[in-house]
Amino acid sequence: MNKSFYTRDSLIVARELLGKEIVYKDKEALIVETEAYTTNDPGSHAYKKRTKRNSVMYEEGGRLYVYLCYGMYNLMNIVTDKKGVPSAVLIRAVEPLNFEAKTNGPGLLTKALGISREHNGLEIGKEFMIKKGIKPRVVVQTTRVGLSRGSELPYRFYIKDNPYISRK
DNA sequence: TCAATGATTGAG
DNA sequence: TCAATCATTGAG
Repeated sequence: MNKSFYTRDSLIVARELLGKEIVYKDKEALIVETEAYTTNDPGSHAYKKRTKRNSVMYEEGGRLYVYLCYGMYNLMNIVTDKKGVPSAVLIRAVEPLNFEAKTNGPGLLTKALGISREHNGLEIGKEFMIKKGIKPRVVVQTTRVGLSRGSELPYRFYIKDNPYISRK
């Protein structure tokens, strides 16, 4: 993907990431579910202020933001928008193409791909790449999952009827 | 320092 | 419905 793909509003990027192909080392997977996190979003890590953890969200789009949640799961985000604008897109689920693994949840897909906090801030386009994949038939936009604040915002996108989307 | 908590998951 | 489990955060 071109760098200008990432430097747009996270809602647009979240929508357009669906159906794209992740290539990391020898693994390939299609993105089937995403969530957008924007400025002035009560559910975003960067809602209140900049901290050591969320500082990569303030960088220019086209990087990874990875952090540990609940003490056991690495969640992977793609940083979006221009430098100084804290926003990102959480990758919630992918469809594995050339391997077998459970990937129907944000903590599971990072485990399956081998993504961890060491990848925080990594530039997309080297070891970790995103390529043009398929064109999703039907995209659903709905409310987000698992948040205590800001859960009412319809910032979640997924490919309709895909068996790999999260949430039971 | 220290206690609270969370963009989750799998088991009961 | 609940516990596992720990980096990050904000208060003391």
